[in-house]
Amino acid sequence: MEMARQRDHRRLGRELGLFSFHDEGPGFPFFHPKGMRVINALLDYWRREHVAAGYEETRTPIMLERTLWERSGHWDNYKDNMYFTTIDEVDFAVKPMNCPGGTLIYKSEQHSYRDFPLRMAELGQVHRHEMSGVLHGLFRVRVFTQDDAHIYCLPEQVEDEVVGVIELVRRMYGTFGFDRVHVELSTRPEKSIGSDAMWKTAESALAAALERAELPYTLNPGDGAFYGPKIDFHIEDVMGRTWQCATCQLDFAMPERLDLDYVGEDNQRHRPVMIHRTVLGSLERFLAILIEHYGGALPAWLAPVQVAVVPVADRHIGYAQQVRCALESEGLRVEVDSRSESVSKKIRDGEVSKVPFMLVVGEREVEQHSVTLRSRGNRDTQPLALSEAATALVAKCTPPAVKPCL
RNA sequence: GCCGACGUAGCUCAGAUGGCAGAGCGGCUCACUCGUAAUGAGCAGGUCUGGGGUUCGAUUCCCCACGUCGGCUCCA
Repeated sequence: MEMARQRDHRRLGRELGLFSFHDEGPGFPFFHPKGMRVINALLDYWRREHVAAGYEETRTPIMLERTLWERSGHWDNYKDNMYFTTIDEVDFAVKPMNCPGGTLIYKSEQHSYRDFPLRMAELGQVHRHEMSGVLHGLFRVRVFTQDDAHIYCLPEQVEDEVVGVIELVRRMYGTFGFDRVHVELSTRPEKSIGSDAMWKTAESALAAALERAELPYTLNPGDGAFYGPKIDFHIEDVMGRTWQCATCQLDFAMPERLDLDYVGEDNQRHRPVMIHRTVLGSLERFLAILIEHYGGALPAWLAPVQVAVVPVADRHIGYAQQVRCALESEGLRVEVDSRSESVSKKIRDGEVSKVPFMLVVGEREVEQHSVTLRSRGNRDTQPLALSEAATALVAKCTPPAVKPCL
């Protein structure tokens, strides 16, 4: 219980200077410089993994005309969770989902079956007016960034694509060592669009993909999105509560409603199938899970400060700055603790703020152009030439490898 | 949104039958110039969440709002 409190991402987020919340914006998180460093490191990895998996990245507007949301079905099915405004006497809605905007990109040119599968990712910021009682740190907010993608494909490509999404999710979750992930298949809810036949086909396609991926799952009847059934991945927080992260939703309805088409082999127009999917789910929620999973001690490649340089006395600050420059030019995130505090105090603060590596530099190091390395949570120290240290630290801070291109 | 609890300094928390607001950490200043988990001293910092009410007097009691926490429900 006490341990859970220590690992609570809300506490760690404040203590580590990652993000904050304010009364002026309930459910709207503010990300501080250190928080953005973590997010950007995560996104660098995310982008490399998605390029390797054959995705292109897009971006669509935060706000679009209400008429689009009426056509997509969001007006009828999701209005209560949406924010609206009027500009020049035209009604707009702030997007709660990225799909309708994404389809406008799709529709901006003609598509052939040869284009498929077309995988269009978007790190889309969505706003949802969640009920006040459900807000919960970064786990449940009113604005969040989905690592979204829409895959347009032929009906016969659906299963392969869903298996591909499942594999990408497993691969990326494996990177973080998540072992307590459970999977659900959610079927048609009461409030929904599309025909019974569509839903049956879609539900069995998802089940088939799960079977093929040999992924155990539980059935969650009536919990699908209003436009299609979905596979969800849930991860536990420190309190044992589970949070939905990855999702893979099959959608035959929106292509119909928004009139998407492609030209087939037969030279006729057809409806594409649309798969909506996320891997991390929401960056905010995923970051919260990472913080709790690692108890704030993020792996070096994600740490906001990877290396803290600790000068023994003020006269060593100049050399400490040289060390910082040398390491920064290798792409490392480095800070010099130039406060007039004792070495012990600076080491302690480095440990408390969970910096993976500390380099103490004093008389000896200045003379020898070296550093003394201390790793997080480890009392042992290791003297190294500066150039050796740079090589070693770069190796220890290397982001995960992505799926090799074959 | 519903049920319950809570809201005192940047953070963690004391406090008083209703009578001048407290500590530690953090911040600032000064001294120290230090070799691997807290150097010392001094100073500043508060509309006691906001708005009404009761009262000679409200941070304290009552009402309302907002926010937070726990749960329900809902989701990424």
